[in-house]
Amino acid sequence: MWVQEIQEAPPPAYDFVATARAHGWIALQPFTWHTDGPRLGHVQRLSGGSVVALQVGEQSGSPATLTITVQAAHELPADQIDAVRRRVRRMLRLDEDLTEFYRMQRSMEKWTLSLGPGGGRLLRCPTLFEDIVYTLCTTNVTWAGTKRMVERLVQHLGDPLPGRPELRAFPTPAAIARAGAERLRRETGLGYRSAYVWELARDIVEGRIDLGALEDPRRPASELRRDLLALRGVGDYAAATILMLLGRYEHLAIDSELRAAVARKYGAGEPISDDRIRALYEPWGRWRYLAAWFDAPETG
DNA sequence: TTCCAGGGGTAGA
DNA sequence: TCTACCCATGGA
Repeated sequence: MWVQEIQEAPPPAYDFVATARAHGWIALQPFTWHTDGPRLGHVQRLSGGSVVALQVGEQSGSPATLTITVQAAHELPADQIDAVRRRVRRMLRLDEDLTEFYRMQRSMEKWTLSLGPGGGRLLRCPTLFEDIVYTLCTTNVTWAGTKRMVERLVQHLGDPLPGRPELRAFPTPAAIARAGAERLRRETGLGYRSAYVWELARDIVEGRIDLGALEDPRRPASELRRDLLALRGVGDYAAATILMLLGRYEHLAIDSELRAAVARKYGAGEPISDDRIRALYEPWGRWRYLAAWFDAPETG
């Protein structure tokens, strides 16, 4: 097994642990979290086809650095090492600028967000495709169900790390498209979501959907939202969640978790309408999602 | 059994 | 735009 360490510089006041643990993605395969270190693990397939296992940890110091330990069956060429760097920067949002959000947080004195210095970044997958499939797997299902569906996707359709078949990457669009909707349904327990995931994968493979166009920072969020809602299986909640994963925080993802959290904090346990939830976070402008996420965090 | 989960599609008004 | 009904699956 070939192993190499890569150093990456996080932005100032970056909180590695808070970023990794900010939401549920860390509990979904092929992510792993190791309390020793601590280290964030992930297995992924690079565009060239190589499967790599990554471990990311933080070295204290000033400034702190992140160490990425890469394992692969064979030595990776320089361009693939660069691809690993870019993917880790995406996953950990190392290039996202939250200065304005932090400034707003300081000026909104009546709000008490559960947010430490350098927090506010929510873990992402190495690719938008994986983020979208994860999101589809959170709709109308318990969190245990989400974990089970994602685990089966990885175990049945993901490419293994050579020599370590227990370590598998998230399946590619091509692998899911090839499997077909029926096999997907049979083996993953995605139920009616199988058709949505399969159609997404097929349309990407056949060039009808270009996910890269959604990652264009020049495009307004309203336009991205319209494109996301055109994907079968993506409604208001999923579109807002995917926009968050794209670094766009304008829209609230109002789901049973947020409704319950807002009811606990502002309604003495009594339900609060979605319109009132929207009105509550309206003052946060283009940072609404983050304000809501860190204002009314999960209790579990 | 029934309900519902980090909802969404569709038909019909 | 709004509502009712349906959608697989599994745990409570």
